[in-house]
Amino acid sequence: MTPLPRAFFEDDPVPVARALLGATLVVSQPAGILRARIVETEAYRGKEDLACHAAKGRTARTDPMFGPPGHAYVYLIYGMYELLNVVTWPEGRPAAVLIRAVEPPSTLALRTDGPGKLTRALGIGRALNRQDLCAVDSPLSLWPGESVPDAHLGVGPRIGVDYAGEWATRPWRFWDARSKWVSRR
DNA sequence: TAAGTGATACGC
DNA sequence: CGTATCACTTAC
Repeated sequence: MTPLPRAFFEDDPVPVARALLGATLVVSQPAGILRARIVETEAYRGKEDLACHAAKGRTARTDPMFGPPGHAYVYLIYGMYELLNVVTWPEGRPAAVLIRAVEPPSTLALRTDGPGKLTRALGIGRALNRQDLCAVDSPLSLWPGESVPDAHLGVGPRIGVDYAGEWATRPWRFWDARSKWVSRR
């Protein structure tokens, strides 16, 4: 078994966001290893997409999105929450997939039904910004899982990006309709 | 429904 | 420099 290969992330962020549903996020902490199944994602697609941070251009914050695919883009929002993204599209072409919700490891009572909650629960922070997610020995990696069939796929507009005008209506949010861990709102 | 929280980006 | 804004969450 190997992590999802770099080629998986070189694609358009929209199909990658769809395909990431069901994949396993693996967090290797000093304390131990946590595995969580991804159940909700959102695609942020290039400089034209006004909801995408890359619309601001290449800055210190957005730089990871311009880098090689299969790496983490983690940033602080509202002074309190760290959000985890996976960089997609080839180097030089900015795009990312936001991980919005995961199913927590069944043995642990964790709240992972929101992008800020899951990073807090799993101990993911800015220290992991730019981390390669395709390496076997990475502290953070993505592995194949049981995918979500079309019959159980939820699709809708992205959350919290009303400022982006028409771009806010794009159906670039995906979720597993069977999961109780999808974020509310 | 609104406040909390601090890095970021941009204007002066 | 100052300050508006923000891919969220939780408690009124």
